Amino acid sequence: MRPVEELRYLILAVQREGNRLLAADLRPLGLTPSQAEVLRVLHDHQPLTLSALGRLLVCETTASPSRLVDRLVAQGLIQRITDAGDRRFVTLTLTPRGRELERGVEAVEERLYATLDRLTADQPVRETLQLLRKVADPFPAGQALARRRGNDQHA
Amino acid sequence: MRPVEELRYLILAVQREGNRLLAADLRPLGLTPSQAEVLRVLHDHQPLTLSALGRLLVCETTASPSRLVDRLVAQGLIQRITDAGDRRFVTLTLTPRGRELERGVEAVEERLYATLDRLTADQPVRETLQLLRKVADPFPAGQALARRRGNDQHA
DNA sequence: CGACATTAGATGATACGACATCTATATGCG
DNA sequence: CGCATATAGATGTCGTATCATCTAATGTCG
Repeated sequence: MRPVEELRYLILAVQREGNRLLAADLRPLGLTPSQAEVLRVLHDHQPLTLSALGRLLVCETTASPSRLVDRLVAQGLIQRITDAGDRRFVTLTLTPRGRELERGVEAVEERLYATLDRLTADQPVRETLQLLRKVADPFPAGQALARRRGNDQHA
Repeated sequence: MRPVEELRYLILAVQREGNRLLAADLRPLGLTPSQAEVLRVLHDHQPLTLSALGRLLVCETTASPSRLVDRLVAQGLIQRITDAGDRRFVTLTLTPRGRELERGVEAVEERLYATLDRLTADQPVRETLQLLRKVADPFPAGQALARRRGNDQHA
């Protein structure tokens, strides 16, 4: 198996298993990993329109994450208001309960990162980040991440 | 953003964009990336039972990939025969058309790997593989990959 | 032999993720 | 104003992924 082939499958494997761990820890909160990402991004960048949110999400490359937001609105975690000036736009903000759950998400992620720290101890993390940035940068999902790297409140 | 957090999102980003590229190239063949993985694994390891196939797939951690195989059977690419000795088992093999499409998959993957080679030129691939193996190894998807690393026909 | 656990696989349900298409609103330009 | 165009978002469809549950075949041990 040649190196880039193994790289491809390792990335798939790590993504899948990480997602499974995260999903299991989020289940008590009634959230999925994608929903949790929305809450985190809104917490750091609200208010956002739907497409502005989309440009900051890694989990969803498509134009606008309507249905992902739908479920969070249905759960009372996000407020969606049609913009008065331009009725095509929608403004998204966290509700009090949304802010509350967002703190729960931070705690869950903390546990995931502790696990990841343990698994990558004594491993070349810096070099790996450098390679993955190079691969991701030309693509929308990489750009979304770059935007979040750029101006996240809590460094 | 702390290193392991960026690592998590970079892995997600690279997986998603890689999958999109692959899906686009596979569309003319009428295959999805997961279906393509099944054809490749069967080509290298057939005949396999459903659960033995599942143990070699990275794309599907769950017990048995029944429905993934269903669609390939429906397309006439896989033959599924109930084992005569133990009627609980099914034996999977590629049909002639399945073998044909598998060669198409190899060609498509070749292009993806060329792109990946280009994007990772002058990057620390060896170190990255080492880190990702360390992270993936304890989990089912990592084990599946390890099994394929172990005894793939064409190294 | 016969209840019972074990195993392989199938199936139901939910939420993505991607693409294509549709609707509603706003803009530009005659 | 009046119509073409552009833009934001919603919606239909398909194929995963994951979990939970179900069925059928086999093994086991009294």
